Amino acid sequence: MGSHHHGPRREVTALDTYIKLMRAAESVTARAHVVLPRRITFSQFSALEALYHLGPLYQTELATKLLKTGGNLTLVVDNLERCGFVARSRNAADRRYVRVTLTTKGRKFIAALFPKHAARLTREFAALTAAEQVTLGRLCKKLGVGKKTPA
Amino acid sequence: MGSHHHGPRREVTALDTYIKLMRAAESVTARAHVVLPRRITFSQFSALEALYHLGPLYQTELATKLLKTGGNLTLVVDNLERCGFVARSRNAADRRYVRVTLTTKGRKFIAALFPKHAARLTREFAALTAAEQVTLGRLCKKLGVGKKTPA
DNA sequence: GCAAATTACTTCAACATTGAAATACTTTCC
DNA sequence: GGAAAGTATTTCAATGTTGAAGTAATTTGC
Repeated sequence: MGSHHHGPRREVTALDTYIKLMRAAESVTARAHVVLPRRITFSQFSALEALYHLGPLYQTELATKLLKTGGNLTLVVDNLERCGFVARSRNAADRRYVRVTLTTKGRKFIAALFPKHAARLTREFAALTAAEQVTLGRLCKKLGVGKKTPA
Repeated sequence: MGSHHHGPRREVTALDTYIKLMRAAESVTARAHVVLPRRITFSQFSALEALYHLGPLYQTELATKLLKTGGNLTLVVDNLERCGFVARSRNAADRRYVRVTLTTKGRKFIAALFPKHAARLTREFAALTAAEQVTLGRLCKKLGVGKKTPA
C-alpha cells in the first residue's frame, strides 16, 4: 500500500512512511476537531490554547509556537479580538511589540473547551499503547528537528 | 517537553505525542516543499502527482485521494487547467462526472519534478533507519484508520 | 414513467495561509 | 545625533479550505 512509486527501496520506504505520517496527522486532527464549536476555527483554537498554557505572548512568539507567518497571525488575532476572546496591547518600552492577552471571556471559553479536546485526543491515541505512543513521539521528534538543509 | 498540560498521565502522553506528530508532519512537509518551483502550490503538486501515478481521475476520486472537499477540488483543478497542466472532460455515459487528465505539458512537468520530491523526502527520512521508518509507518497507520467515532 | 432521492460538480462567503511590500519603531554605527 | 540597518506588525493579492446552497444529471421507488 501507499506511494504507487517504483524506485530504489529507500525511496519507496520513505515515500510510504511519508504518506502514512501525513494521513495520521490529518485524520487525528480532523477527528479531534469535532469537539470545537462551529464558530471557532482550528487556528483560533490553537492560538487560544497557547495563550492559555503559556500566558500572554507577543504576536511573533505566537507565530513561532504555531509555525505560522506574521501576516497570518495578524488575521487570526483580529478575528479572536472581534470575538472578544483576546486583547492587544502595545509594549510601552518597545512599541513595535503587540502583546496578546486572553480576556476573561476568552479564558473561560478555552478553559471549558480544552478538557474536551484533551479527552478526545486521548481517546484517539488509545489506538496505541502508552509504549507505542512514546516510540511514535521519539521517531517523530527525530524527523521534526529544524535542520535547515538548503534547497 | 511538549504539551504544558498537567493531568492524568494518559492525557499527558497523548497530548505530547500529538504535538510531536503534528510538528513532524508540518516540518517534513515544509522542508520537502522547497523543491517545488514557486509557481506551483503543494495542493497543485499533490493533484498532479495523483494523476501521474494513478492515471486520469474523476474529481470526486481526486478529492477522496487528497482528503479534500469537492469545492476545493474545483478551484485547484481550475488553477491547474489555467496553467495548461490538466484538461477536463465530461463522461458521455454519465454527464455528472468530470474526468481530469494530465496534458502533455502537465505530464512533463510532474515527471521532471517528482524525482526531486522523492529524493528530497528520502533525504528527510534518512534521519530514521529503514526499520524505524517501518515502525513509524505501522504506528501511524493504526492512528489513521477512519473509525468514524461520533462527536 | 415520473416524482423523489441521490450524486457530481459549481458557486459563494468566511476564514486561513503565504510571501512580498509598506509602515512604524528601535538599535547600531559612524 | 542622524543615517542605515534591523525588527514587529500590518496590508495586500493570490491561492487554499470548508461548509452550505445551488445546479445539473442520474437512479430509485412507486
